[in-house]
Amino acid sequence: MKVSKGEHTRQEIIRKAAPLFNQKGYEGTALSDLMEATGLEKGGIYRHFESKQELAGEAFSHAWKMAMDRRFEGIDEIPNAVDRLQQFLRNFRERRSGLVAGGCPLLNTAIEADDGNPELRGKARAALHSWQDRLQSIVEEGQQKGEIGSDVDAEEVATLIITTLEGSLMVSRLQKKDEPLLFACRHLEEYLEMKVRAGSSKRAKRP
Amino acid sequence: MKVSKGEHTRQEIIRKAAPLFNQKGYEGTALSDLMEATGLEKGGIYRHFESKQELAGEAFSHAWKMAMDRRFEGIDEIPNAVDRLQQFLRNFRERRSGLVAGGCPLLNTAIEADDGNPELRGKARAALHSWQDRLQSIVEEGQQKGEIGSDVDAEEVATLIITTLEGSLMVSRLQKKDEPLLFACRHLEEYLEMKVRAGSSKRAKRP
DNA sequence: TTCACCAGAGACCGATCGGTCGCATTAATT
DNA sequence: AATTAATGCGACCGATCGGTCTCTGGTGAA
Repeated sequence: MKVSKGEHTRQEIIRKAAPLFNQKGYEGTALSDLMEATGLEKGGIYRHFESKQELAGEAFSHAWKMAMDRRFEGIDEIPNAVDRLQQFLRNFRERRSGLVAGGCPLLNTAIEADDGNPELRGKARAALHSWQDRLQSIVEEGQQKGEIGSDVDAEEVATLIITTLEGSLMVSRLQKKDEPLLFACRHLEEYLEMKVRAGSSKRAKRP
Repeated sequence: MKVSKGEHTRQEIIRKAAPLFNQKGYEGTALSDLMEATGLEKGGIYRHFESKQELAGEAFSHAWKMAMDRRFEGIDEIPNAVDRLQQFLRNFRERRSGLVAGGCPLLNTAIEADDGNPELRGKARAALHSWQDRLQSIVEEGQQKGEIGSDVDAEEVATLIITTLEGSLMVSRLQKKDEPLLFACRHLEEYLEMKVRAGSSKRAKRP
């Protein structure tokens, strides 16, 4: 083995802590919960993290990485930019196994931290920014290759995809049914074909 | 005056507590916060509520009522169903003054409660359901009057509006800028005209 | 004006919070 | 094998948590 025992334990703690923070939130997760989940005593945890805050931050990063990896799985191999976005949508709604339990970490963290906890808030902002950047890059690349109309606003497309998916995720989780997410994905698919893909019929001409 | 002093105090407590719960969440709001905000001692608060839980429930109901009233302002006077939905969108993005601070109560409560706190979760579900019902009724009424195409799925339209708006609200609050909400509203406006309003060009015909 | 009742204060409660630290044990280094 | 460094335990800390209870001052009906 190449990693020290301590480092291995640290990663284990993060792995076990992530679903707790993602489900119960930062405030809602007590050290006693973390102790139970990890099987460690308080001292064993604090050996590896300065504070609950730091652990929560690492847990968020872990959960977010899992989600992003899954959502962008198999994207790079697809040549056409619009097809890549379509695959992203499919991933988002279908590839949900292996994720950290508790729903989208960005959604959870953004809502809890947006009126306090600047540390977690910063992490959520960075996560959102990286996600948006990645989608926006796909659009811009598609525009350079002529696969996407040059009149399309790349930032707007990226933002619209993110907001629509996240909103539907919130409702789907609250109602415990998949329809809202399904509606959102279908709607976005059609939007991509009609308004984004180059040579599409574009908007109905009204002044 | 017609309400007893006690009832008046109770309503004052709810009014003062609502923004706290909406901003800091249920777990994040301590009784000491509520004492400071209301100027009452602990006993003065517990005289009117059985538990923090009950107060949080009342605070949510209050915040939600404020939001719904504002969002549906001036809707009934508009004859055409699609125009009514358009007005709703305008209200959603413009009429934000006078609301309980901390963003959409439904969004905040749904996220915090969806993995625990069944009491608040139930309230959030009911709130979402009432909102969805109201939008769906507008669509269905529009279909009966022939203002909206009969091939439109009323539930889908209502759900799409809600999820798109809520998602953009989350992102707008995290980024502290209005563009995401603006994008979402513009997008929905166009969607209503193109896909919902009767006699519109409808979808581009692809197999 | 009396008097029953309502409203609020604030001391008090046990539980739990996040966090610290000295110590024994275990792993890594030589 | 000997020594050092890394690791985890768990008692302990003060602060704060949500909640209770008794007592008192004020309110409002008779």
